[in-house]
Order: sequence, then C-alpha cells, then structure tokens
Amino acid sequence: MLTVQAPDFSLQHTLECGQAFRWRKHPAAPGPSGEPIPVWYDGVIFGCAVRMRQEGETLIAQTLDPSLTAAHLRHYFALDLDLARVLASIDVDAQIRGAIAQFRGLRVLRQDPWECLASFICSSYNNIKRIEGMIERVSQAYGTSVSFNGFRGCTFPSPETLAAVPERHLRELGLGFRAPYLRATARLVAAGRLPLEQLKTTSYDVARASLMRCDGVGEKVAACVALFGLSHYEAFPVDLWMERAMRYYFRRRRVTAAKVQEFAREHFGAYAGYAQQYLYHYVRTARPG
DNA sequence: CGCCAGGTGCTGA
DNA sequence: TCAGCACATGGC
Repeated sequence: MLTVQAPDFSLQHTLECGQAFRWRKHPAAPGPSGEPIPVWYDGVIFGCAVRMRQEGETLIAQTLDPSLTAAHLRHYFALDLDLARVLASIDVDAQIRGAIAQFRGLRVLRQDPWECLASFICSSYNNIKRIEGMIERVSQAYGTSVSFNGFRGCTFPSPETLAAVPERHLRELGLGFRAPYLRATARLVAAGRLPLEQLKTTSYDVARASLMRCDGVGEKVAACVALFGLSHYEAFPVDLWMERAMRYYFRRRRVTAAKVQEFAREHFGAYAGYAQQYLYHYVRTARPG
C-alpha cells in the first residue's frame, strides 16, 4: 500500500471531470455489518493495476505491482504543483470563481501521452460513456492483462501493437470512422515520426502543430493531448460544452477557435488549461447562471 | 424514436 | 479563410 500526502486535492473531482476515461468508480456503500465502505477507483497507470482512494489529505493506492511508487503517483496526480497559486492566478471573473468554489482540488493529470492521444482521437463527435467503452475494448483486445483483488484490467496497447491491427478489427470494437485515424496515428508514432516525449519540452505551439499532423487530430484534440498528456498548461481545448461556457465572455460576437485560444491565454494566463478544466466540469454538472 | 456527443476532413465559394 | 456537409455508433 502506498500513501502520498495530497493537500489541496480532490480525487473525485480529478478523476470524474472527464479528462481520463479509464477509471472505474466503486461508490461508497454500507458494508456487511453496516460499516461505511468509502468510494474507491480502479485503474491502470504505468502498466500497473491500482486501486485509489482518499482519506482527508492522504491519497492511498493499493497495488500488487512493486514497480509503482509514490513518486509515480505524485507525478500522475500533479501533487507537486502549488494548486493554491495556480487557482489564484486564474481566479479572474465570477464564472471561474464559481467553478473553483465547487471543484477545488481538481488537478490536471499527467497522463501517458500515447494513451491520451489515442483516447482523444476516439473522443471526436462522441460522448464520454461511449469513449470509455471504446478505450476499454481496445485495451482488453490488445493490451496486457493486469489485476488487483478481483479488479481485472488491461494496459493500453502500445503504438507498435495498434499499428499492426487491421482497421476492420478496430471498427468491430465500435470505433466507427475513427478506426482509420487511430491506426494511421499508431503507425506514425510507431515509426518514430511523432516524438511524443520530446513534445513535453517543446513550446506549446510546436507540440500543437506536431500533433495536428496526425489523422483525426484537429485543434481541439491537439489541445487535449497537450494539456492532459504533455503538461502544456496554456492549452485550452474548446468542445461543444466549452463553447457554451465561452458565451459568458463573448456574448453574441462570432469567434474562431484561434480567437478563443488567444482570449483564454490573455484572460486566464499561463494556466488557462486549468481554467478550461474547471469550467468544463462546471458547465457539464453544475448548471451555472 | 429522434437527438446528441470533449470534432475532423473535405469541398466549394 | 470559412460555412456546409458526411462520418459510425450507442446512450439517453
């Protein structure tokens, strides 16, 4: 069992805000003799099956895999980040203030870039429930089995593995028109033509432009991968929900995606991506005024 | 049943 | 540059 100090952190908001698709929640429930069983989440990170829960300011991970360390968890959940300072920097208007008040402790994850890229290719013109199912089926079909106490999960398959999968097979897993996109991108990455790790240290503009060379990756998916997989915190993904949130700032003016990105960077600053994720979760769940 | 979904690529003005 | 359209599928 691993424990990590996690001040200013909400496991629930972090895992349920729609940035990751592979965590399975077990709701809190009364146990056999009426004692409360807390909520936990099963997932697969760094190739390890893991069961996560939070007790106060402590994050607790259970795993059978000794290769998973507290340092891995601190990195994945971005616990090294001074969240108070980040939130103070983006707390610049009434709407974002409402979102922060509601979801304080939400942190932008540092997901595996390849899994993140593949996942968000699957996300286009789709809903979260079905995206989760698609990623899960791809993992079960082509990943490696890992488990913890009755939780049987699978790693997400490597680009090399997916590059060799016929498009037809991906369609049979329900990927629809995204099947050829995922396959083509897997081939690009497997061939070393898209150095995802390197894009963590380039400028956001370089990362964004590189990602958009992939089939099925446009402005929005590139921003998601840059934010959730490459820690480019200025990235500001705009989907249908965010377009609604943006009406708060643009009212009736017609705006392009580039204009929104420019506005967000100027309005919220270097951590605009954090503002995006708080607002996204807010408009989807809290129904702001 | 019809509408919707963390969009993208292509086409034609 | 930019509106208009097709694209697969299942959740609700």
